[in-house]
Amino acid sequence: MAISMRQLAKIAGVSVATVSYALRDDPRISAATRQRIQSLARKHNCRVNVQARGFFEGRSFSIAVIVPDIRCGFYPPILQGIERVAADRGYTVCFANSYNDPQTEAKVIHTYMQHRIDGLIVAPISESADNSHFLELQREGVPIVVIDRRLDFVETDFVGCDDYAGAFAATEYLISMGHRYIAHITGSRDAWTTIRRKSGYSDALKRSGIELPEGYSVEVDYLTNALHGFSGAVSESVKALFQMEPRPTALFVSNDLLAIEAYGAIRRLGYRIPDDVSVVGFADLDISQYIDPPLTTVHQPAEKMGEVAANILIDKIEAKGSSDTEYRGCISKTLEVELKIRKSVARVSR
Amino acid sequence: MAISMRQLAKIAGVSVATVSYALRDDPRISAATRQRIQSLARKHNCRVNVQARGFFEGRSFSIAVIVPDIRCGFYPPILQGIERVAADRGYTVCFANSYNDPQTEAKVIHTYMQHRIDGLIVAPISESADNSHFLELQREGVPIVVIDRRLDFVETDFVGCDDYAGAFAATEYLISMGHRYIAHITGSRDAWTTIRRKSGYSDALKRSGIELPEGYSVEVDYLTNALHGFSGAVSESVKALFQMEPRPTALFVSNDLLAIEAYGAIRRLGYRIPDDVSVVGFADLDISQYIDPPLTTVHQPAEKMGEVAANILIDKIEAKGSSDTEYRGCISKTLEVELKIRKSVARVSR
DNA sequence: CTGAAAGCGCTTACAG
DNA sequence: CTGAAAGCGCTTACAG
Repeated sequence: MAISMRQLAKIAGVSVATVSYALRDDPRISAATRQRIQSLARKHNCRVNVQARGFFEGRSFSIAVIVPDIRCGFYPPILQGIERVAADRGYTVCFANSYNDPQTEAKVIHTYMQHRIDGLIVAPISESADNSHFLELQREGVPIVVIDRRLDFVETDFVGCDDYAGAFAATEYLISMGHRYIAHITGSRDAWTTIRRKSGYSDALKRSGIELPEGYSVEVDYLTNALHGFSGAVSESVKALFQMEPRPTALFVSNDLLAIEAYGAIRRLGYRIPDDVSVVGFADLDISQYIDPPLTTVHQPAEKMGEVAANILIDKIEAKGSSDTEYRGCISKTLEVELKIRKSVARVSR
Repeated sequence: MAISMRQLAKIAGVSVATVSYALRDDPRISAATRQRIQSLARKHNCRVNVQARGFFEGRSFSIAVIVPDIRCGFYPPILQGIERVAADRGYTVCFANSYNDPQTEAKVIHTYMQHRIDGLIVAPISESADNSHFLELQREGVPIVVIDRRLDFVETDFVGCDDYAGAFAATEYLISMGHRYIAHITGSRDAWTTIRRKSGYSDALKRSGIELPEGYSVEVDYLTNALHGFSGAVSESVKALFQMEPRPTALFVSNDLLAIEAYGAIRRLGYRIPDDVSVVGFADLDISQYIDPPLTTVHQPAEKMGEVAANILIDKIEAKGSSDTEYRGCISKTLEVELKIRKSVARVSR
């Protein structure tokens, strides 16, 4: 059904070169033949073989995206955003999970190198020791945009959220609701965001002159998607927290998945949310508004993150050919977040 | 860094052909040279250019997956399952949303045809009038596996769930809890599953000798991801249902997203779940166990569906070359479902 | 304004 | 057991 350029050339009685030029609107072909060929192409359903063209140009017109675990609610909207702009701009999207495993991540990247992907968007696994696969990719001239958390030892473009401001706002809100004993639970595994959220939290406390005992801020060994195999680590941390003097009246948890785990832990201890303990999360996953009580949390514009990342990436890909001077140098975008007030925080007056 | 076969040939002092054969373990190359070349390949980081190989063979070593909306909780685990087996079996995964729009679906498929994808897994948009793009793809010899709901007018392999049995079990459970007035809400937009679930529901009622007034089964014009823009249609249906005589004591809703909408509608009417109305869903999205009250629903093994679909697809792709007689004829797998009993159903005794 | 020719990096009959 | 050669479907200088 679909025919090749060679066949079309025969039909039109011209050379393949002429067809090629005509189809790409090259001005050196006369308007007359150009139109004739284009209409013949439509008629005979001649679609250029992207594979062949890509092979010639050493690229694939595809971008790749790697995330730790697509089942984790934070990533689908990101992928959505990426896919939409990629499709609009004529790129296909390859997708893979890294399963939070450095070896899988490296293997996937090597596969993509063999496939000559044009660029990569990655939500990297947390705290990986060896990032050499990214360097290899860069050495091949493939642009990389990193999402959510930065990579150690590798300079790339970056799209993230204002973790500091979000954490600051969340903590201030808790303070404004009368809380002073605000504990903080973080995942150790995403160092980059963890650090920023933690300092937003500390600074907000400091600004209100609140000093908290050592141990009010705990780090949990949180590995992957909490929804698929709760670790139990949160449970222990929450228990330890509630044995402190004074007891926390609020928890600022550094991501929604952890917050959901905390809900369970808090209840197992016999406390009610928000009557006995208030909880604020970070992310605003779809699910967060449906849990009981609906979680007050910092909204991250995930879909937007994907769109921005894809646009930056494709700009880079397409600037590569031209002598655009801006091509060098890394772009870094920090998107704004917003506190979504729901039902997991109560006013307190002790 | 990474070198081509040609360069490796020069280094090894053999022809490219020999390198090619050696790298693919062709027995016509002596064990000695084969090993020598393979170790040189490792040393010099010679990776075959999949793009070039694919171009020669007219394929891409990639499979594509198209779903209506990856943000909808049912699809991420499916994608996960597909991606895992694809990676294991040496395929890359291309991903796109159809946004439940026939034109987008067609456009994406045309793009994939140009990219010479080796096969397609698709969760088709509901009730599309024109499926010619699938036929075109098949005419090019590209195998298709359809997931969840079947395609009209196109014969393909299929992986789905036992919708009938699931709906039957859900309804029977409600009956066993003392309910007789069990209404049914379905989405009109996924005709295939809707019909099967509806007949499971009807048959279960019939078997218990329950006859319900006309209008106890309503169809809602449910378009896309309910999580992203509730339509309000459910709200009206629920309202209408609750004005009926006798009033329903239970709702069997044909998917979880609709069930979540129903939760809201029920509450806006001043009823409590499950005290006043019991609700059962279908899908068992991640989110369903976290809503309030946790939803009793029919669990679909989404990740498994993805794995099964990917294996069927890749089997077909790889059988194409061989003279496997089984290559013709469509495979159809129906996976078992399981009722997950949670907290959204109460016993009733009227 | 159009065409002939080389070449992108592989694979595969075909010789030797 | 190994190599020379053609070819997959395009694009791109280079002639004319």
